[in-house]
Amino acid sequence: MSVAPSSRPYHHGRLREALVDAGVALARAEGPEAVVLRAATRATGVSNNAAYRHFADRDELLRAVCERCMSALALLMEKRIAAPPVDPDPVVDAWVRFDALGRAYVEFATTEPGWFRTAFAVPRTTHSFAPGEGVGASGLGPYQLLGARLDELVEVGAIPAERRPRAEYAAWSAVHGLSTLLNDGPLRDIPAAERDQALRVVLDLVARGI
Amino acid sequence: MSVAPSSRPYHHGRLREALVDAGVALARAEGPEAVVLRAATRATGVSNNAAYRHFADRDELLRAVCERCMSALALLMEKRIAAPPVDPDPVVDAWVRFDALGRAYVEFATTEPGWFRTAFAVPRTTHSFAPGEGVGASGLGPYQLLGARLDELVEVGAIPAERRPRAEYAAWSAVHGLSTLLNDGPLRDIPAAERDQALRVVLDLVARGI
DNA sequence: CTCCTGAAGTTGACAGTGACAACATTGACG
DNA sequence: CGTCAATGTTGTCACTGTCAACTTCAGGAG
Repeated sequence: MSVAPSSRPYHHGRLREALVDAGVALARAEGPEAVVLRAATRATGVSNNAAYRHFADRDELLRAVCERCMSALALLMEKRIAAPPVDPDPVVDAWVRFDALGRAYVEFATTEPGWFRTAFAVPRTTHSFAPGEGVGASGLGPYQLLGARLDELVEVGAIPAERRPRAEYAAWSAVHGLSTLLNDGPLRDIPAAERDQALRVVLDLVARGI
Repeated sequence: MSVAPSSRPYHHGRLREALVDAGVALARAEGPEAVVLRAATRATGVSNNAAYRHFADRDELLRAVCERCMSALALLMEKRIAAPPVDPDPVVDAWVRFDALGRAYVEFATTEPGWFRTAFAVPRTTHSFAPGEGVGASGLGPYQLLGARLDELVEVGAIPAERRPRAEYAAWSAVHGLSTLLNDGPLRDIPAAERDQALRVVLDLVARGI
């Protein structure tokens, strides 16, 4: 009769979502290796194997967690390019937003290292995110958000059109490389001031070379 | 009496080296996660726990394997800059070697993905390689090899001296980012021709922006 | 030569993990 | 009211890292 029985109901109701939530929390604290079935079920107050009703195996749970992390990255990028001070000159404005996008990427990597590593730890069995997965509020993923900025740079005449094709590869590589070197790699222990310098140098490279 | 007893001698003789060799083989085939104590001891024909006489724990073995992988990267980079056709113009020559270094880095990542991932999978407990570790024949690591190329670019006047400080961060990030995106990341399934285009675009970015 | 000591390797055990099979519960639908 | 399929549980197995206790063996003290 009571709406909420004293003990947990046998059927959880939204176990799948709850497990992904738990996985996201694990990933945030410890990275993708910590996304472990038993830890997720334990955190959800459910038995070891309950997860197998919703995920074929650990990789399938991890994949869902990775997608959430990629979305978190896209969301921060969207947020940071929505805000920046608008300049009367459209060329300056396009550069400011482009710069802000790169900063957002590295900001995410350094402030949420566990999520960042997880976003790119998609199990090898699954190739990449399907369309509509790992996206932000606009429905675009990090790669598409970058493409939109590059398109704008061409539109306002900030860069010549013939340099547009595949420019994503170049900009993305530079910013992604810095992020991983700072996160997992040999740069993980440099002081904060040096990090800022590294970010500046990398963004300068991209702006000058794109 | 006989020099070589029929069954394996109780004392292996060079077990530590043999275990690292086994770990390197595992890393090559499957990446750092596959560097597993029991697999290494099994491959060496020795019991589970024999490794604990030479390594405090799995991380210590993995660290030794990572160092070997980093050395392999350094060795390929050395090899590729030793060979390139020498141009009479020292400026052209410096650019050719610089370009060859970047290509070698990405070549290593794509031809030996397991080793590449392992080289940067140094356990979090150890911060980075001590001096003299992870180096090539010249005694320099990948980072130092890059620095030497940048120094040369300045010396021959190919780039102004005021752009030299921290230029490693920029060049390294671009090439490392491409390597990881091609290896683990969303670019891992693009066709070979597209890979080449991506490499060209990234190297152009670095050459123009450095 | 004998004996002993410590380094190197082995055996046995335990906890944590992913995964499978068989069983229990429950809500929805006839 | 009865059935059944979805959902959750229990039991079990293989594999891993790690610890403790045991065994083998090489080399030096006497």
